[in-house]
Amino acid sequence: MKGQDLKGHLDLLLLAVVADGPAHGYAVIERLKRRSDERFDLPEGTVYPALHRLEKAGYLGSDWSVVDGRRRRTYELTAKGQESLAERRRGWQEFSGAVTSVLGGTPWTATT
Amino acid sequence: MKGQDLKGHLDLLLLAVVADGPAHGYAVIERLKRRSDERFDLPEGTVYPALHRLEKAGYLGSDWSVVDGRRRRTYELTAKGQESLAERRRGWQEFSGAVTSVLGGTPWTATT
DNA sequence: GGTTGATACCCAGATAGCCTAGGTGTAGGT
DNA sequence: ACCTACACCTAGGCTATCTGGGTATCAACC
Repeated sequence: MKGQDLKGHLDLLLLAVVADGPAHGYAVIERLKRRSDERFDLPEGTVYPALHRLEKAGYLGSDWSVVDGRRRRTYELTAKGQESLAERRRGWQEFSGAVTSVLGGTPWTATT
Repeated sequence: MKGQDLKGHLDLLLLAVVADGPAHGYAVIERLKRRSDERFDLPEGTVYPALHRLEKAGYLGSDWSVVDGRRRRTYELTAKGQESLAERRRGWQEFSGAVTSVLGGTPWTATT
């Protein structure tokens, strides 16, 4: 199906995937695909620049290596990245909660 | 909270709000704010063009009226709009479900 | 009676985020 | 030789949202 607009939540997803254990770009794409049940099949042109941006921002660190003659850049979460991930998770909860509220019509039935 | 990461979900929210009963643009903004517990406070420059777009696409119909000397354009959902809303709701479920499963590792609380 | 704030509408242009479309190179199979 | 999978990269384009401006009515205040 889509694989289209990540609607501003791309960084969250990437950080979450790398948080699961160090990974290189290509593997990040694969993991994302698998863990989303094929729903997020992101093009390389989306993922690579995003990883670079996240590294530059200090959320990820990277190391080059060579496996089977192919060079790899393996990323891992920095401390700052973990903080950011935690915050983005909260942000997502709040956002999706708000959307659900709007969709649900009358959300706050309990209190008030 | 900003509406920045609304990307792609704006139409869904607007249709959902209008589905709750006919409303004019300004009221749509107010409803959205209220129903999201102040989290979605969208600028007019976002909402008005979006409503126009949705009307042009046949999802909304509108009528002009004058209340207290102020002109209003009141929108309501068309049949096509209701269909679209239903589909967008499914789209949101799928999207948010996919994000959740990436974040949690654990997928759908599925009754699938 | 002029200003301010809330209501109510509108649009042009800037900004931002992701994708398209190209490119490089290795390894393994047919 | 050729194709597919692996693995990396970037410039520019596209589209959705926001910024920042504008118009106008009404109520309240000074």
